[in-house]
Amino acid sequence: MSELSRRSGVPIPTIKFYLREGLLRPGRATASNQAEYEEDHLRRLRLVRALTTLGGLSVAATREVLEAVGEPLGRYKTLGVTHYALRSPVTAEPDGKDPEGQDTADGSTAEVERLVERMGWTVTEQSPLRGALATGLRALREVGAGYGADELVPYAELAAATARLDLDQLAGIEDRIDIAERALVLTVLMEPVLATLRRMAQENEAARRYADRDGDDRSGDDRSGGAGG
Amino acid sequence: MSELSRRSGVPIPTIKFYLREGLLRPGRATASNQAEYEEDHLRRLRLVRALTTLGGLSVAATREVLEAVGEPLGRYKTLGVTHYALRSPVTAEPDGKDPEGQDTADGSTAEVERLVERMGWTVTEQSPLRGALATGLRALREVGAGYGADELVPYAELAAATARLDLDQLAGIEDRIDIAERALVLTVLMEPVLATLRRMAQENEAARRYADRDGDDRSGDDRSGGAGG
DNA sequence: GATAGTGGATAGTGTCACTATCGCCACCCT
DNA sequence: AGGGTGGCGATAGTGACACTATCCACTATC
Repeated sequence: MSELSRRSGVPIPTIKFYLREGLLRPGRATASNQAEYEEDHLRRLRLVRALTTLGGLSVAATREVLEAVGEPLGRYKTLGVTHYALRSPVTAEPDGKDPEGQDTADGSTAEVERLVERMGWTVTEQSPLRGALATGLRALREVGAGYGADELVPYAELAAATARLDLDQLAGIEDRIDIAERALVLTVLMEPVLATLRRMAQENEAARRYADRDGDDRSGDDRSGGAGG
Repeated sequence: MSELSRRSGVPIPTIKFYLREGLLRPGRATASNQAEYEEDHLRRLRLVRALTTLGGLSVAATREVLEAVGEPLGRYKTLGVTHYALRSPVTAEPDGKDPEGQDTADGSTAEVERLVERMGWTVTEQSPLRGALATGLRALREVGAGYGADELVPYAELAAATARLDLDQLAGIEDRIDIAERALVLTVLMEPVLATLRRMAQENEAARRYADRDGDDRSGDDRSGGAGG
């Protein structure tokens, strides 16, 4: 265990915690107080750390999703199960109670419906993604940045292109467990990476469009240093 | 205050909490125990809720980023300040200590460098995004899904296209505070939406490619119901 | 003048990820 | 053989965090 801790950089008590929580299988016991951990354990431990720290999953979500990944299903179902077990980035609330008596209630779900139809996407009726998207759209609308299906289509097309890249990554793999694990990694760990890429691209695009005339509206209070820091 | 609570759906003690934490400006006091809250307060409160619940920001991060947004800068600097104040999705660690004596140390930062150069992006040297991206790539490599600059280029191009859409949203706005707030909303709240769109597109793409022959490798233990959970 | 409800302060609650400690017992070395 | 070393398992604790409950003084309103 000390070797596992040393090689992973995870403190021993934390490893014990993960064992207790069922995120790690116990090692092969060589004695009543001695156990051997294989290379698999190291891989798994690193995966757990990546999912919790980077992916921001709770330990409960991590356990769930790792259990789901253990099941050898096809590529299609694996993704579905993964998405269901993740149930983030937004906890789906099925569009119920609105604080004010406004009509904000089911406008979002309808918009989601319309978008899915317009894109010609195959998304199961029970998929938690529908609710998650609706929640996100509702929040955007509440802060005055409402998006309808029309405005979302370009974004959805880019998402589709991204998804094609993702699925290409899974194409070469044959073993179903490996597929599942890779799908999980792709879905969860690529998300912050993609978000960061988007932010970088935003900075670049803003520089390209506005850097020269940064003080266009009202000048006077500009700081030095550009976008950094 | 009770009206503010009623209209926003946020309980009064929580509003008090936000006031105490400086996320909300106090209302205009009409008496020693009475205050009036304008429409602005409602907007702000909704924004805070959206950032914390959907965007997953801590109240400290929310306060920071809202303070930054209060400064009337240009579009370019506004985005930079926003990104700096966010400092998520990944806390940047500048690539130091590796658990094992491996060469994993600075490979990621070099890869980031290469990608930025290859894309021709303008990203300031001090931008926290560089570190964040490096951290993400390192995590991916640690779980056996290493990406180099070459593999990332297609993703980066899609991110660039997304960023162009984003910046188009800001084009029409003139007031600098509004720009800042909109930029914040775009960056933070669109992230879960885009992530959800990507997952939806993944499900669709997986269905398109694999749904018919879901039991291709080894059949037998397939559940009914497809991808929905 | 009774009631309701606000503002402000203090302290408490629940959750969550992680960690310190303790007794036990195998292993190793002499 | 026997004692030191140190891993193992379980229990309980720590600290951070986001709220939330309670209390009190006071004022607007009925």
